[in-house]
Amino acid sequence: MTDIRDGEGMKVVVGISGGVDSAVAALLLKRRGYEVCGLFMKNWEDDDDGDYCSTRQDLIDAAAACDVIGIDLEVVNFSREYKERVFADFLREYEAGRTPNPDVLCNSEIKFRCFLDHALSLGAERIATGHYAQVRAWEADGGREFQLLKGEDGGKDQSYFLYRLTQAQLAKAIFPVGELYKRDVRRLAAEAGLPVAEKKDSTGICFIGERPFREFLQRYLPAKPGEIRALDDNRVLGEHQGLMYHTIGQRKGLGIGGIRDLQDDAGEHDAWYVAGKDIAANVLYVVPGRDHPALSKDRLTALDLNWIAARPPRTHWVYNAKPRYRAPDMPCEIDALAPDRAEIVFAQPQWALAPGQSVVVYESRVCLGGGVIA
RNA sequence: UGGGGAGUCGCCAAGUCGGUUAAGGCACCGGAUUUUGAUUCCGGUAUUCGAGGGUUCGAAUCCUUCCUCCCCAG
Repeated sequence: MTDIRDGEGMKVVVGISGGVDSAVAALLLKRRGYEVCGLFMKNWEDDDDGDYCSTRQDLIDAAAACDVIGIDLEVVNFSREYKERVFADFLREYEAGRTPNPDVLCNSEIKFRCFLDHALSLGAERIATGHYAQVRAWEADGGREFQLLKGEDGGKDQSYFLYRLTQAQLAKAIFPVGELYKRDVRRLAAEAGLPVAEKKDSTGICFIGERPFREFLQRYLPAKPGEIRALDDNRVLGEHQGLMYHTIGQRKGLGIGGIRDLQDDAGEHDAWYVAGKDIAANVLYVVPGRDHPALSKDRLTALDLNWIAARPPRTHWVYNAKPRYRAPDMPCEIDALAPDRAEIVFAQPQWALAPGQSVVVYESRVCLGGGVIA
């Protein structure tokens, strides 16, 4: 596998994050004979001095990895573009009471637009990232068509985050670790002597990193207290600090303690979960118990669609879909489809569908695209 | 002010014919999982039982005084 030298002479720019996956991606491309250049993106500088800024360490790790691989590393800063095209939408969505997935936009707007354009301007023919996903080209009726496939390692598959990519974007993309399992990626890194071989996987919003989320959001969207009410009988159970700090299905942070008449015979008490929001009245509706019927729905409306093949999928055809990242694929069909609106019906009720999250449709290993839950 | 009842962790709440480290749930905190946000999982959380005094080898559990709250009567 590593003997194949299919990249001879082709120039590729690899997005290097400072983690294992992108480092191994670069390593593999180098071995395949590509002319590889690493590129580190710094896209967030709101709190360079804060406790949660790991960018500095990531850059050090990226440089160390590139040094071992034997490639150059360039640093670019797309902070302005990130704020305008990703973060602004993120805040708008939260303000509207939804729960956005900024990393989905980050891919379509930053990594596969700003970064891609920049790489092309440097004379590259392709870009590569450390995503666990695969691209496959095949000859369709009208010419070449690109498919986005799940990563081989089902447990790490990240095609979900890439569903908004287009044919043009996929045509330029290489995902070298997409055909590998995570453990093999780490093994390859260790064998190559990459210092990041055992580095912990990164979490949190891409480029911003992990941090106390409510506290972070509060810096941009100030508190706006209101009532917490029980969906079942409308009684007031507490106070919330802002609807945007809660998402459908969320348990933590409600601060609702024991309530006299809501215990079972054993004196035990269900936890409360967010079941709805009344934006106009600024009321947060909650429900006792994870199994409460109000938390499960078998259909949803998806807006802001993107179909990777540049043609819509079929209606009334059995597909699978993920209504959130890391959810197992659930059988479903598209009940009705318009250019910017799809009605998706699942075979089984889905737990806590959250408006703003993306629903991504698959046919076997092929990611067809998806949209944003209304 | 009379009569009755009750005060155990932030919230519910076991335990009250006295006896090793005061159940459990919710909340909260910490960790694991996770390139969103959630969810989930694991772990932690009252040397103390409204306050003081007393009985006892030993009390949250018995006696007593005080404080607070609730209900009924006024």
